[in-house]
Amino acid sequence: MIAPDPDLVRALRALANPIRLQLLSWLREPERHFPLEGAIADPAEVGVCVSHIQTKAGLAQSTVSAYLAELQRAGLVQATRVGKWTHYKRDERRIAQIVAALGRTL
Amino acid sequence: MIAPDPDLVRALRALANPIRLQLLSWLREPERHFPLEGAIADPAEVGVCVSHIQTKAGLAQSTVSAYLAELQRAGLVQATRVGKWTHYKRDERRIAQIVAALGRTL
DNA sequence: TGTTCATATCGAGGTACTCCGAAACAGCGG
DNA sequence: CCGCTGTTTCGGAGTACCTCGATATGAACA
Repeated sequence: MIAPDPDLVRALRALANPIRLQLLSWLREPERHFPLEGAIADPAEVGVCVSHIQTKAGLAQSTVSAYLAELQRAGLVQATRVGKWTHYKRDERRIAQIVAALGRTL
Repeated sequence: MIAPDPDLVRALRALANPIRLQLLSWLREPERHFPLEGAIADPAEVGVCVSHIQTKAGLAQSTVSAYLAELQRAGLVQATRVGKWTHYKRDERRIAQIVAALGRTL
């Protein structure tokens, strides 16, 4: 009768949106999906800054920021501030954990 | 720029609810979670009838019925009518496909 | 045919999600 | 310190989700 892992449910809620899923997918290969030229820091190191993601997603900047914050709360991405730019990158370890937990629960 | 698989998103939306996730988890081992005595048919064959699931979930009958219908629309379970009882069972093939698609997209 | 039981569907109240623009916050450069 | 730029947070309008009770359907059985 024990309820399913709340962290898993939170992650699934974050994933249950085509745009958030897309963002996570783009972040798998940042150099493939975002302009290298504009990068203020190594994408593999810190990730991609919000403006690039926003441009590619085509949604309002506030919306993209909120989506990224939700992905972060769900533990799927990590944020790093470099100067005035916030960079988001996937947390591969947590993502793998979540997929494993899904396999266990599901 | 291609959008993520809509079927995957629909499945994730269905999974992004603790109760629906729980139902799916219970259905993994029906004989472990539901009374054998009341079973009108082999759980491994057709699954578990709505009344048993409803009793265990403790929600209104209409709610459980709607949740099961949503899981079915998402392709996660199959329904079989036996007399006046509708039995639901996991669609293991589709579930495996969805997990694979998630691994590919994510 | 009428009744009864299992399930599905409908309608509704409350809550959460989606997305926006406006405003607040935070790092810079002058 | 001021303004500029990137980002976050806030307030709101529309939509979807959660959950229920009431009602409708469908299958069995007297």
